[in-house]
Amino acid sequence: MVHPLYLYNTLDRKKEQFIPLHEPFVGLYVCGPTVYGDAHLGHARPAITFDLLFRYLKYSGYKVRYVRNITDVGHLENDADEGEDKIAKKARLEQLEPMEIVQYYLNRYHQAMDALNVIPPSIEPHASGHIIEQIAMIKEILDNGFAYESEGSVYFDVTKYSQKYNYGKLSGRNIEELLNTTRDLDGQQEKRNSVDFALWKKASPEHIMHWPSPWSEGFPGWHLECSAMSQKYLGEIFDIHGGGMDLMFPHHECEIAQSVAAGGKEAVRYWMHNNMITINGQKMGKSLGNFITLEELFSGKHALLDQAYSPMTIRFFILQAQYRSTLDFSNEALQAAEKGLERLLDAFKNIDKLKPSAQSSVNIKDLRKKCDDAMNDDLNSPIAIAHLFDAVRHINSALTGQATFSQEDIDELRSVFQLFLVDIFGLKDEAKDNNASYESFSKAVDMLLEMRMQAKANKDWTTSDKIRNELTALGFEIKDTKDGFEWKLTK
RNA sequence: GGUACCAUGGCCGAGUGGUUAGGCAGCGGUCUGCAAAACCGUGUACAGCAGUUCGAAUCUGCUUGGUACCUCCA
Repeated sequence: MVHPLYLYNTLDRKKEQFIPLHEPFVGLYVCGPTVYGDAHLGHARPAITFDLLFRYLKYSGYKVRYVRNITDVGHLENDADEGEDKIAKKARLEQLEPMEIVQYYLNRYHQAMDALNVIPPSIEPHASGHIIEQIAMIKEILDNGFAYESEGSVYFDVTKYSQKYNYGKLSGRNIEELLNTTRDLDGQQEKRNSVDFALWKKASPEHIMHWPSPWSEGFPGWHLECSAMSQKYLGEIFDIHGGGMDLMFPHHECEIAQSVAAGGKEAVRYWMHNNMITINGQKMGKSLGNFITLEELFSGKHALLDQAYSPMTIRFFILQAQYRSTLDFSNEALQAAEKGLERLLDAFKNIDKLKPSAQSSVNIKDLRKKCDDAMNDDLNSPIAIAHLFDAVRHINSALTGQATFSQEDIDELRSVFQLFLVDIFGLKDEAKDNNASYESFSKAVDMLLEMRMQAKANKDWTTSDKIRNELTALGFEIKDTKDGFEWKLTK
């Protein structure tokens, strides 16, 4: 391990040194999407935040098992007990099998994640594939007396649980307040108390997704899948559980209660929550109707967008804020991210053009450590990025001959940029990576620009400008340098 | 109403009891056939009020404003 890593643990609301249960192994569980619609900008935040954590833990030498679930059953609309299953509703509207909906949106989710360069998790379990495990867990909770059956459904007895344990410890709520403030919903006669939540729901006749169980033909409650699947793949106690802040209550609170009620142990050692992306200061969310899907961002087709933003711009935009801060969406902010990222990637590329000197005029020896320190402080990516920008200035100075680097320092710069920019932040040059024939056509472009150099040498500005203007019109950006040229594809 | 949290320069966003965050935009300059890029220079920001302190934007209290959760939401 490089330096001690500190992570903010929502359980006690402070940064704690991260010490895995079974070094060098780390178990990481993150709440994944309910696949009933296209992923929006809000989904990118946890995906990228925990991708950053996944990458950083691996770089730090840990062997990480990263589990991110797919919710394909049990997630209800409206209130937690009488609403329609989200997947089933979409299936009914589209006249498709529920699993067709799941597959369709899951494929699209994967495409978006690939575009964002989010590394796939180690295991991506589906809730519907773990009904047996969920039923087993319900039995344990029933046996321990923390749940009751009512008309074919099984509910978690929050009041009973809170006599022995602290329900609300994660979100800072207390049971009396919950009892007084929880709204009365229709159709709750089955429950002893409004705060109780469903572990198993008997399926109504029109409900199309259901499985047999000791209590009824039905389906599992939403909170249960994460408890059951994290236990199955990461063990009764594991290191880190992540997700969006909006899931803290009730979802994560219920997870804690379920694990304790079933096995007597709290499953999670470090709870991490990413903050929301806001739009005009308000949370971006499905129910608010103010969300922008990732595909719309990539294509620019949305009323709020001035232009298209590349997946890497989105990724960089998210990394430029610390994960626990809200991040406000605006065209101005995204355009700034786009320019900033370009500057960073250009400099990385230009390290190869640096000519070594006997010694360096600037000290970059501590760059690696500064970036490490920033990351070890609860994944402070914006600070690490700021340090990289400092190095960019030095690299550019060296390119114009105003600074010098030794061969050793050039190698160190290349190595640090490769490590942080590419391996840890997951930022890459898209034009180059997305085009298999890049090498061939780049040579053709080089050839044209060599001809332009020739024309320039002959002071044939007509030819020289013609080549530049036509390449520009085709989407190339041409830059003249001290003793040659640079180009890149901008679209 | 309860709980958690936030308020930083034109925009986005770090951080800290006394020293430049960083990016984008702007302004001035250098370079260039022109342009672009790059480089150099440039901004006395930390909601308000009171307190603690030698010193606070950073700690404490109050006020104001905002957000999230309490019903599905990343």
